[in-house]
Amino acid sequence: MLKVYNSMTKTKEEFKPVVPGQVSIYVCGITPYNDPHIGNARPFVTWDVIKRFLRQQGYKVKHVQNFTDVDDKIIRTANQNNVTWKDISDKYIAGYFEVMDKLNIEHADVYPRVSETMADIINMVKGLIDKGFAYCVDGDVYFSVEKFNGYGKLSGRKLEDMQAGARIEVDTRKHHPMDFALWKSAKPDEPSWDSPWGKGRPGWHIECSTMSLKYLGENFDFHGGGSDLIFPHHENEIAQSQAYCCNEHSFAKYWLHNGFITINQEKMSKSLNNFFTVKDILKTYPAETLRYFLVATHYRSPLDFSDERLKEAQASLGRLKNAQDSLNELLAMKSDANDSAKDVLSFAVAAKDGFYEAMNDDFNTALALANMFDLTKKINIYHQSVLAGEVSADKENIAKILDIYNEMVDILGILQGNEENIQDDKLVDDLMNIIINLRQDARKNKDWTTADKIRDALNEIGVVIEDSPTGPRWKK
RNA sequence: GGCGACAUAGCCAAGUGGUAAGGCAGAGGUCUGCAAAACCUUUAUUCCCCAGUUCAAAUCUGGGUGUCGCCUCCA
Repeated sequence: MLKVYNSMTKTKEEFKPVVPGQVSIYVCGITPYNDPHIGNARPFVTWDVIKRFLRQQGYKVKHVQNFTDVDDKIIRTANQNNVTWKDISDKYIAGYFEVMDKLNIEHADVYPRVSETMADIINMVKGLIDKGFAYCVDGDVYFSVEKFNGYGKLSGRKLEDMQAGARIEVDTRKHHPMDFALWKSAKPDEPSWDSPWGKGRPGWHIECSTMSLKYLGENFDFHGGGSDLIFPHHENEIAQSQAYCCNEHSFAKYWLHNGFITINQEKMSKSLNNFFTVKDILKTYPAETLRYFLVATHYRSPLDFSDERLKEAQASLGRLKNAQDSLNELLAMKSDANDSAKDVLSFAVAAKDGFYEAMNDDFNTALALANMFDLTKKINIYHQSVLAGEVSADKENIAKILDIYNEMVDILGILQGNEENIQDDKLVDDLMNIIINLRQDARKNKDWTTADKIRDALNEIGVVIEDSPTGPRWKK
C-alpha cells in the first residue's frame, strides 16, 4: 500500500488514485530565462523516480509539466540582450532538456507553454470574472481572495495574519492587498495578446490552473513542486481552480513538495546568488553522481550541497556499480550448472521487498538504497568466493539476481549503462587490451617499475586498473 | 510580527511506542609484488536540553535552546 505525505493535510495518507489504475501528475515546471541550477533539478529527479516507481507498480502514468514562457524575467532578459522573449524561452527550454536528459529524466507526456495556451487562459479568466471571483481594473484582472473562502488552506495562513505590503508596496486599486493578478495589461516593450480587457498577458499562477484543468481535468492525483511554491503559487492555483470549477474538492488530490537544496545550510537560490548550475556540476562529475546525490536523501528533507558530498555520492554509487559489474562478470564466466547462488537469490528477493516497502512509504529512497547496499554486500561475498575458486558461478540464479538488481536500479534511474563515460567503443577496448597485455608481460617478468608506470599513467587519465585473481580488469 | 519545518556517530542519513538501518571517512586485519576492489573486526549504553505520560520514548505531550524556510521573484 502506497502512502504519501500530503502537504494539504500535513499527514501521510493512503494513495487512492482518482481513476483506478491511473495516476495523473502535474509538476510545476520552469520559467526558462537561465540555466537550471541543481535546486531546480531536484523536483524533476524526484518526480522521475516517483513516475518510474508508479509505472513499475502497474499504474498508467500521465505527467504534465509546464513551461512558463511568458514572464517578467524572460522579458527583462530578452530586452537586455536585444532579442525576443521567444528567443530566450526557446533557448532555455532547449537548455532544460539538455541537462535533464543527461540526468536521465524521462520526458513528461505534455509540456504546455503559456504562449500556446493563451486562449484557454483567457477563457478561464473570463469565467472567473463571470462567476464573481475576479474583477477588472484598467485592463488588469485580479482575483479577489476574500471571495474564496478557503484561501490559505494549503499554506496554513489566514488573510488577516499576512502582512501584505510589508516588503513591497500594495497596489491601491486592489480590493484586498492579497488579491493577485490573473491578467496584466500590456506595458511598452512587452509581448502582449488580445483579450476582452485589452492587450496584455497572463499573471503568474493562472497558467498552471489552466493547463492542469485542460490536460488532466478537474480532478487529478498529484501536484508537485518545490516547497517555496506553496505560497503564493499553489495557494493561488487552488483558489482559482476551485473557484472556477465551483467545487472545493476539485483540483489536485495530493500535494507533494520537495525540500530545498542548501549551500552552507542556506537555501540555494538565484536571488542569493549561491547556486551551481547543473551544467557546471556536470563538467566535474558524471550526471549519474548528481542524480545519486539527489536520490540518496528523502525528497522532503533539506539537502546540503558541497563538493565533499558529491565525492561521497560518487564513492557510494561506485560501490553499487561495482556489484553490478561483478554480476555481469560472473555471468560471462565459464561454468557448469549448480545452485551456489541460491541463498544470494533469496536474499535479493527479500532486499527487493524491502526496497518496495520503502518506496511505498512516501518514496523513501534513502531506505530503499539501504536495502540495495545490504544486497550489494551479499553479492560481493559471493563474487569473492567464486574468484577464490570455492564455488563455481551459478549463472541461472546470478541472472535472476542481476534482474532484481537492475529492476531496483531502474526505478532510481542510476547505473543504466548510458553514461557517456561507459566505454563501449571497440577501438578503446582493443587499445586497452594491448596496454593491459603489455603490462601483464611486465608483471610476469617482475618488472614492477614498468607495470606500475602503466597503471599510474592510466590512473592519471581516469582509468583504473584492478588486478584480480582471474586477471586484470579496467574501468573508467 | 504571523505561519511552518528540522535537531540521530567525525560527516551524511533512515528510523513515529518495543530497545539505534545504510553510506562516506578513520583504525586494525585478510588478499595482493605493491596497489585497487572486496571481505572480516572496530567507531552512538544512546538520538539538542528539561520535565511529563507509559511496563516501555529517538519516537507521544508540555516547556526551553538552536538552525532553517515561507509570508516578495524563487524548485
